[in-house]
Amino acid sequence: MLETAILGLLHETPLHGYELRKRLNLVLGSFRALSYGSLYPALRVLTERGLIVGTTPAVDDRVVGTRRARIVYELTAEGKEHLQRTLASAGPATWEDESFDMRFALFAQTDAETRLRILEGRRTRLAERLELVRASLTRTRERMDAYTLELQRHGLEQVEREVRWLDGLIDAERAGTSPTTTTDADGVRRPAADHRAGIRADAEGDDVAVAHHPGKKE
Amino acid sequence: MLETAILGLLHETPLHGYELRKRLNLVLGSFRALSYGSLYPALRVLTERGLIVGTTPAVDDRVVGTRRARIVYELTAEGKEHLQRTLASAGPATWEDESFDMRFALFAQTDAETRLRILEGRRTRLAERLELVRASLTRTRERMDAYTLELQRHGLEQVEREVRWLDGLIDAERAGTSPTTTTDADGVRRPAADHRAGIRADAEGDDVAVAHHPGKKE
DNA sequence: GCCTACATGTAAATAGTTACATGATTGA
DNA sequence: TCAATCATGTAACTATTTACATGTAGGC
Repeated sequence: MLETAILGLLHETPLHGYELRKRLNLVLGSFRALSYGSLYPALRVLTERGLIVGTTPAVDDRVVGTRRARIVYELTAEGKEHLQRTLASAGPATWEDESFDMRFALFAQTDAETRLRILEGRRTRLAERLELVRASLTRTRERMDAYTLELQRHGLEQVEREVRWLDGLIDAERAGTSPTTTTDADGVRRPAADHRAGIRADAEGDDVAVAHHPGKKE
Repeated sequence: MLETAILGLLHETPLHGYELRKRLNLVLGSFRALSYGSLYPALRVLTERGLIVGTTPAVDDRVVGTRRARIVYELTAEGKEHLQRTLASAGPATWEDESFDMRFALFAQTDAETRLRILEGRRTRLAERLELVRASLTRTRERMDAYTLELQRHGLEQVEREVRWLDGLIDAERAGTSPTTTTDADGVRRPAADHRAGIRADAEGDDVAVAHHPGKKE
């Protein structure tokens, strides 16, 4: 998972560990901090497997006022191949919480068919979750205290919102439009996919249907 | 973390492992599955530490058609004491992603002051996150592809929503009203705290202010 | 002179999962 | 009789964090 993330970032541009970590924390991992204790060993393993190579810039290339010698990593031919194979896969593991965000962040390097399969798989997964929570909420409502109930309700709401977000993205994918951003006069960027999601979210009685987008079984 | 969750659930009512797992998966852990491989060892450790005791119901007590002998766990005096000490704490660890939901689910057993401190700490934590992402979004906007951008935007939106949710809860706590649910005619339960959050969310230009609720530094 | 940010790494500890092993009871 | 659910547990593995160790460079 972390390895794919590293390969995906390095595919865009070669980077050194420190910078890689910062980008990883922002783009992937949903904001949470990744420690050097996991990053550097991962870089070593990937190097040993021949998927990346690290090069220290020659001393002559270092400008005055340069920092400590950095090891810039980039993909090897095998690395690129391996990444492409990984990005073409779309099994259950791809649409779980832990990996979905990362796979989505690499959608620009993923083919359209795989993108759609992952989005639909994710949607089905979340819909299953909704059913479970809703069922338990009606069954055990009276046994739960107000706080637990409120936590459940809020969780349910967040998942429903994500399902509608996915619906917008799936529609956009089917229509062949990537979530291109259109910049407003005030500088606020509003992705095209969000407009749909917003409209859907506002519509009264537009309940999140569990079986709307079936999603393939693996 | 898991240990506190177990103690918290057992404080409400004695349970056996299998049932404990189901409740843990629903109430805490935000829907994700906890395996027996972590639950049973945890129960053993807690027993060894004298915080819980497991009792197998006597054979005479088993009704006809009973299942396999279950080991029902309950808190010892030390266990109750330990839980109370844990629930009275409100350090940074309590408002991180991994533990906040669990601590919130146990709010009914937590004193009002600690509840407020945790909610405010959580709010400050999320506000920090918003600042970071917003800053990076304005700095590196042009370098990111449409999908990464859309992921960031959606993440930002979800966090903003959670901040408003917290605002509603904090207001309710200050007013002394627990998030009591009021049942509508259509059977839809709408917590009191949600009304506020909903109103706030709808208000135009009501931006999520970073420093609105200061939150104490530990 | 000291603090912060940059930069790379290791060892130990933590927290959990997966896969396995066992067995009882219920309902189709 | 066979699958599903209930019920408890272990061993091996995986992923990740925390704490440590080292050193550079810029700004106050």
